[in-house]
Amino acid sequence: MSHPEPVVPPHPAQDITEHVGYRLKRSAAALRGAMDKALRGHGLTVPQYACLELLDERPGLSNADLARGAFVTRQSMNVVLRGLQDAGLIRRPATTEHGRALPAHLTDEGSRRLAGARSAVYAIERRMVEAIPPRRLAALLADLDRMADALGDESGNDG
Amino acid sequence: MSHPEPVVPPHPAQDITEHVGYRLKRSAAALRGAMDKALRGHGLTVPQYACLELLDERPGLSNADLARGAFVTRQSMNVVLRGLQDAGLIRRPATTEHGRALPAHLTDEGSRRLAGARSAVYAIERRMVEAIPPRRLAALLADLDRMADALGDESGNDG
DNA sequence: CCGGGTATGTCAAACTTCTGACATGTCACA
DNA sequence: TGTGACATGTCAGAAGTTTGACATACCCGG
Repeated sequence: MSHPEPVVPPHPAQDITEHVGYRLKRSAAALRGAMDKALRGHGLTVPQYACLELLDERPGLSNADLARGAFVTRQSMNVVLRGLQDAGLIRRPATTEHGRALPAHLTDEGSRRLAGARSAVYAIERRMVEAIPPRRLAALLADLDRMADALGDESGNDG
Repeated sequence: MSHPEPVVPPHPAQDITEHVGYRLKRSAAALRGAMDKALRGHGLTVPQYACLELLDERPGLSNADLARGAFVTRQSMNVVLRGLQDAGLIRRPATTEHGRALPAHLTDEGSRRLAGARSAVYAIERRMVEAIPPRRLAALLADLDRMADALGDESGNDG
């Protein structure tokens, strides 16, 4: 009747909210919500902002590169890129000489918009960081990374 | 030309991947991907599983309660509930005496499906937990919670 | 008794993202 | 040379999620 294996929990927990997965989801949802709200005033969505930020740091990334960096599929990122391109925030060559990847770059307008949005996003990040003991920040970053690595990190994206 | 405010970052970082927000997103994406894959074999989506888990712990939760617990809108959860109801995994009264909220309950079949899916999800959670030093687990959970609280946690859901 | 305020369930439309598929381009290697 | 493996960009359709709106139902204070 009952399951043969006793279903041993990953760690002692009174209820679901004690699970790492639940907390992770909660924090990520809170972050997403805060960013959505903050970016709306700048006329950007979260994936759009992520895309601009990536391109600012490493100009010339391809659609596939950006998709990996933003944890979405190539197809989704392609939609985002078209939007940014139509808005004049990035530019992409129509063709390329060597491969198939089209390197994207921020336009001046894109840089300006990013600068404005960045301060809003950084304010959010600062709120998060200030909420945790400074001594634990490095460990937190490391543990988040370890967890992602442990799950393969292929993110299930693309196929 | 350049921005008047120097845009002070929340904490020293060489590149974007050092930011808490990025790591959080990465871990959450990895978890989501792993759960998606694991649950597919059980014929459940992540929101469906979350819903069943919540109902197992606290039978009688309403659609709105479940939406809050799963960090989605009422409307999204409503779709999920209909799916689970059609699949015979939960039941909900058509009407109620006192309020407007309709209390949902797992069916026997729902409990069975949950038990099966749970072991798959717990295996994922165990992989995550085992990737971090045991001594830091409690601190990690606390810090994730602190961050969510710091962002208001209203998640931006509903309106 | 009645009013605003709040919470809930639900409908409809728009948007976002994913799955599946295909053509193109490069590279390693026989 | 050419062939298989792999990565990229893109199209089309499906699925999931959100925004916006509305009616209903309780609660509290006048």
